[in-house]
Amino acid sequence: MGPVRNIPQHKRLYEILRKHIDEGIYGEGDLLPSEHELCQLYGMTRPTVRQSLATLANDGFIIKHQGKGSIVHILPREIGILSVSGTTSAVGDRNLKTRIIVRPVLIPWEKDFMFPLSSLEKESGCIYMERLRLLNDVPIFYDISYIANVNLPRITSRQFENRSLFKILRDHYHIEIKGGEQRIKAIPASARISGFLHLKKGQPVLHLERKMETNNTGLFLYSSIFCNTEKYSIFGRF
Amino acid sequence: MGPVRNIPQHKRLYEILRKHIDEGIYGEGDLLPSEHELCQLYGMTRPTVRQSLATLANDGFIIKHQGKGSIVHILPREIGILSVSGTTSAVGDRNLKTRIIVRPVLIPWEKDFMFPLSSLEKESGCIYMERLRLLNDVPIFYDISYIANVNLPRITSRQFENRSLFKILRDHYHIEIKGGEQRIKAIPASARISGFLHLKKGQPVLHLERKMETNNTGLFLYSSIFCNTEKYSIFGRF
DNA sequence: TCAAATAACTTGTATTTACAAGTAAAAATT
DNA sequence: AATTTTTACTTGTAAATACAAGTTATTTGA
Repeated sequence: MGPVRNIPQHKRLYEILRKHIDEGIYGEGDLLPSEHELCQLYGMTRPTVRQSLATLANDGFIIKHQGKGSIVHILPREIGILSVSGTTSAVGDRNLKTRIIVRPVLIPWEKDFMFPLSSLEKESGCIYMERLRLLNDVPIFYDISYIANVNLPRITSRQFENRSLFKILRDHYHIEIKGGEQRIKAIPASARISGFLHLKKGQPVLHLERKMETNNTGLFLYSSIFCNTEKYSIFGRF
Repeated sequence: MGPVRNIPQHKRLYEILRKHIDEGIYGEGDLLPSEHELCQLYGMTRPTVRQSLATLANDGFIIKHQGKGSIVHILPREIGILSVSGTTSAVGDRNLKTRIIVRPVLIPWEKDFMFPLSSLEKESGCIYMERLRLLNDVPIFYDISYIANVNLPRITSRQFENRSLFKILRDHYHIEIKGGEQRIKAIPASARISGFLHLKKGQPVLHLERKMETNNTGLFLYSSIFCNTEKYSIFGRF
């Protein structure tokens, strides 16, 4: 796929182990090889191995026990958009389709935006888009995205259908999500939202307001997500 | 307060810096002292300092920038029960009162519990309690807690009014929450829930189902939380 | 046989050292 | 004066080492 960039060793091992867990090579409750064994297996030193394991533990893939080892913890297969960092989203990309409602357009920022904006962001204007995301052809997320228009040439003319916005940003602009914050509310569905999510008006909808930090200083992604949680739950770790 | 246990250096520095940020000694956007300076200030080595900073970054108190430094990031003062680890909860304890609805009782587990249970947990039975938590005298959380009855002598006879369950577990049983997972849904308020949260029946309520891991192997805390998000949002980092 | 002590593992904490890579300010050059 | 280069400072990555502390299986002792 992408270019084989020189990624750090600890990140490499993280990806390997995460993949192994995803593929079921290590199952729920299994013990990962000990840190010492991993050192020998992959030719790294313990601090490096430990850094990989720390990240895995942080992401909830393993639970570390002093004196015992690192126990694999398979996360329930629920909708996991709460974890966007790393290479893959927690929800399988296979069954998740994207339908564009409003193609990316450059507009001024809303007057009372949900997050405070820097002056640079305000001047740059806002790339706005609306997407509907369907899980097994059932609409689950109604997603409004906002990005400051800084160093993103030709982004409004790119193909977004069935492709992750994050993937496009990473592949074409080397932008990676490093983390973020969010507010969560339960609100009644408006007429517009209920239409998109196939709900009755007034039915409970989960509303997320998210601000995502990137490796590009000063560049943030914002999104307002309305989520139909009738059949699926949002899953998260803390 | 509690006994001065020998806490690790990196944890000590974490608490110090977090306190300084909380107290406003470092404000939004400020640069923390460099890692080298922190080493000298607190007589630690860089890996130790870095461990503290990594935890702070993970908890969202700082954002690290290679070549620049660690920038303080003040989190919005919203309801932050999503972060329970560490010593203090993200929501100020001052304004949050607790009212017991059902005093702790030992009962068998529900047949279809929201999380799978180990055989040990099933045998031990379940300490059950219901609490209402009020922010500025407005009911915000309706909280049902479940704990497996393992090595928790006399817990059903303890005072829980206006005291954190976590604090009691830590002070009397040396149990600390290390992390956990949760499912989030938006549901219509039932008659019972709407009564407690001062809402109309059918109004949207945030429902959290949480499983919390402790430093005590095999001991988990479970809670089902119904949250009135009309005025406040749940805040979280990812 | 059973229980306690031991040994052999595991992860946790911490130091020391070294260099790479990114940032920003100072200095040199044009 | 404006631009480029250098320098100094920042965090990122990585190795080698040591001991502490928790867990588990084995060995030892009664």
